[in-house]
Amino acid sequence: MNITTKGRYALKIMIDLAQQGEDQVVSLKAIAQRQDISMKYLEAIAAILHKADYITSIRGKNGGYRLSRKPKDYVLSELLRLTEGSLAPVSCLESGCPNAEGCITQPLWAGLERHMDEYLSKITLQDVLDGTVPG
Amino acid sequence: MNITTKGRYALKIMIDLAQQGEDQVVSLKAIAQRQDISMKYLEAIAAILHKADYITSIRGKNGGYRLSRKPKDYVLSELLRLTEGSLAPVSCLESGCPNAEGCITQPLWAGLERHMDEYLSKITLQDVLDGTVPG
DNA sequence: TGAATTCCTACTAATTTTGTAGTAAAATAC
DNA sequence: GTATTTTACTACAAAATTAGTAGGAATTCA
Repeated sequence: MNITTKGRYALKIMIDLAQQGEDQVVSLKAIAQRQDISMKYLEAIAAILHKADYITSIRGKNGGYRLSRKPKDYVLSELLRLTEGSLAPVSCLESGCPNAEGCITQPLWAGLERHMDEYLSKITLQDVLDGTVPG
Repeated sequence: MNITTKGRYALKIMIDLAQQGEDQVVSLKAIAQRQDISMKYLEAIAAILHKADYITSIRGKNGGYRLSRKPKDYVLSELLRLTEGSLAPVSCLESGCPNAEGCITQPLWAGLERHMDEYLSKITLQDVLDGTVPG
């Protein structure tokens, strides 16, 4: 039951970008140094965020990234779903398990996923920045 | 973000034992056949359950396992914690991260774990058997 | 032109998950 | 008291996923 480094580092990228100033262009090199993460690995994660248009890239010298939206407009459930692939605690929830009907445990996993989603859907990047993550 | 087969198969063992009748002694061979899971793998998982006294073993011919308690006395959060090791979505919550104080994301992960725990603490094995898992 | 940076593809290493194999020990049935 | 069935234990192995590297092409700025 783990959020991988992919999801955690993605969040760190978003937080770092926000903290440097919303319209500031920040290079991965700078983020890698501040967060003490391999820059090459961050590249791969930034690619995911960029592809989904969560961050905007500026290529070339003095280039880097910045947030595409305001921090309050990023919802944690979506960010994690993007980087982790899914929030489903068991794969049968995702890929349409043929036995889903008769499966006695299915409601349990579905309920767990729903609860996680409900919690994470209430939290925005801004909340994380402010330290006002709801209990 | 996954519950592994270890946790899922452990639950299947518990469900199977309950369904065969509470005082019935059931061999892993029978469970393996019914649930279509390798018996050798089930052995390893049953060992965990046995060690924690979730199930009682009867060795020798006609031996097997049965539940140690009533189904309503098994709480899902505990069962999953036992087999999965932890419900913490990030390892820094478990092993006392030295940077926990200054970590801006810590409240998010802690909140997520608490929500998962709250949900799973309300559900017993009996609920799963009855199909009355709370929404 | 040179330096800094994103972008892209492929590869590799480490870790975890998911098992398997083999054998010992216990209990029962005969 | 022997054969059979079953759990208990230890060690190993295969597969999958996660995490990270390497190298270079394309882009932009100075």
